[in-house]
Amino acid sequence: MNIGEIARRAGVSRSTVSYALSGKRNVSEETRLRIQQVIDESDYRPNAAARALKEGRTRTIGLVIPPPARRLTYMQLEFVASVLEAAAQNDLDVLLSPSGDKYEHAFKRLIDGRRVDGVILMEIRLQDPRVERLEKAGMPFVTIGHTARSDGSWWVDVDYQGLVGRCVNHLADLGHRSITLINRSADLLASGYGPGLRARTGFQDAVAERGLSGFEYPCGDDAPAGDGCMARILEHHPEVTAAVTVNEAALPGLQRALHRAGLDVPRDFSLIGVAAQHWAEEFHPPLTSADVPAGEMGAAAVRLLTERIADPAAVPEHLLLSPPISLRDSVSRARAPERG
Amino acid sequence: MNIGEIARRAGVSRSTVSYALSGKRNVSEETRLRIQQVIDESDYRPNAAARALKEGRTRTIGLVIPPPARRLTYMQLEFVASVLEAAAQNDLDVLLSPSGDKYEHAFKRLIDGRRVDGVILMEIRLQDPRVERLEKAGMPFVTIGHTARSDGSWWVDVDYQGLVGRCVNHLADLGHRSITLINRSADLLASGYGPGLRARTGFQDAVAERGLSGFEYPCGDDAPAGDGCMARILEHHPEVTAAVTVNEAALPGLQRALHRAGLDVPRDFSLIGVAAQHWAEEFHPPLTSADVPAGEMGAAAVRLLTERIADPAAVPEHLLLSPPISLRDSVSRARAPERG
DNA sequence: CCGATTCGGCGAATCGGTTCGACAGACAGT
DNA sequence: ACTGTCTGTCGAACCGATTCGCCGAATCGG
Repeated sequence: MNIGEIARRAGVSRSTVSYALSGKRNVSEETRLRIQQVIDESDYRPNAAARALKEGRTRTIGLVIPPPARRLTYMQLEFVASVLEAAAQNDLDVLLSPSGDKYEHAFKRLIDGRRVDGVILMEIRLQDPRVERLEKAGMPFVTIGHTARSDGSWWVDVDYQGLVGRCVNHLADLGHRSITLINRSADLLASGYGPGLRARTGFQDAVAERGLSGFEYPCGDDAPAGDGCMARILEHHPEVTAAVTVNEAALPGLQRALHRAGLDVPRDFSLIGVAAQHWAEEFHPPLTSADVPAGEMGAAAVRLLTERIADPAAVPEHLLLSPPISLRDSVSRARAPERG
Repeated sequence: MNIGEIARRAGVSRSTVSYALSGKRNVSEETRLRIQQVIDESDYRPNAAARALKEGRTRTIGLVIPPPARRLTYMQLEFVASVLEAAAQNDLDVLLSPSGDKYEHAFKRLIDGRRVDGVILMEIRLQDPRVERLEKAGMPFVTIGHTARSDGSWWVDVDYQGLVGRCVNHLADLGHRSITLINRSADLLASGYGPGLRARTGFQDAVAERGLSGFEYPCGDDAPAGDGCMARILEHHPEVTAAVTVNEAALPGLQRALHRAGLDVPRDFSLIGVAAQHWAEEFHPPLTSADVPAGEMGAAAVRLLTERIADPAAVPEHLLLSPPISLRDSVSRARAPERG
């Protein structure tokens, strides 16, 4: 069932059918209706490949996700969902492509085969070879997170540096003098993962400014890692009364270790962080946190990408989101430590 | 940069370039090398749309996921990851398409536009209109879970009925006399969600056979729902000493409610379930469960789908997985209830 | 009443690959 | 020497859309 068959049945030429559907030229009301009727009867849909070939675009975007071997965080999952949603609203399809060495081939196909009109790149590094590849290939893209040289490129990011700073200030205001930052994994930081590094900077700056003592701990993205990490913190630095975390996946583990040590949140230990709203609310007790608007970010990324696709020469845009801290129940005024 | 340009630079015809690349006809070693050299210099990749148009296939599969508004469970996430992995290994791309009323349009594009060679359908119902649509469109597909009439179709599923039955038997062997099944949400069950309904059947059959008293509770897919559900169970049926759950996302909430009621797992209350291995292991205490091999399922689904695409007339295959119950620490011998 | 304009529609070219049939030249068999 | 086979290559058709240029008929203004 192709456009020629429709044309034959409606007694018109193929071009007329095409114009009737696209509306790019006038077609008489009468023939338009006849064509529409034939199409309805034969549930015809234009072949996507043929259209893509002629138009030079696929109406598909690529979404490059972190290596699937490492489980996605809820934040990332929410982001993926919102990209799907926004794409659907714009009549775009989404080609999912995992990143990582194993999937090098898939990435190449994505770019060189022109299977997509543009790409959204998740979890990028300060230096990211994929960014250079995309630039070289002339493929429009938007990154989640930004590289070291952030001007002149298109991205959406969360202001980890500022947020972590605000968290530190909030704790300082409540009298905490000795706090810790629970960051993402050491591997990720070593590979130049921006959010982690900017969280570090924000933490160090704010700690210095407020005259606190602060310790940073890297932590893997799951509960056991969180458990072990918090256990180490309590052992090495019993004077610590609060933690700032940018590692939502570790939260259940942190909680477990605190519980085992007989510490209650927030009575004996305050916890504050940057996390997906859902995650913060499901935490027990509900986590005081800057709720990362992952949904909003997905929509913004798609919007930016479509803009860039429509006009590749447009001036680069970016978005640095800085959500407010939602006060919930995991933070309290510092008390003199009764342990140590 | 297209095949014509490569041909021009190599001083041969376009067809020769094509044959040199595909190997479908002999090309002399000499010209093959010359062509390869030109290609290397100009980093040429065949245009995917043109190839798809001529070949009549896209080398892309569609993965229809549950509505993204509802968060995916870790089991589903693991499944998606394994589909991506298996697809990449077969040099296939994956087009992600959300299901649900809002995304009707995306589903239509997927099928009618022939954007994909086949589809993997997640979370299907006993009666599923999407299955009929795919059949009518002549689009090869494999479902995760099976419809009411399961013969003659292609699917991969977990034997919820048998697994839940085995869980019940395990509890009965340990002396539990009064147990509950914590199922998926009432909505999902009402819409004819197979795994939930088969879990119910397995539960009822085994409970009857062993002469236990059993109660089934539906439960939403998140921690708060689990909390509320377990609270209700403890209130309505204080005699219950164990729960079988097929709702992994509710687990943290179940635990929380038990803890609040002063009940320790497994000392005072046994918990057994069907869950992703990762989820069972991270649970505290580690959950005795039938570990759903989501990764294996993804690979199997892709394998079945490629078979079906290659030979649409092949006899339908399906796979009913029945993983063993891994004994961990969340189940104990029943003791006389001290509460109630 | 005639030339200009508008309208609706048609035919053909095009996108970038794949593939079929043809064909020249080398070589073997009789 | 003549026929037959094999090898390497080429030209052209084709997949199914979009789009440009063109043309006949109807309409309009002077």
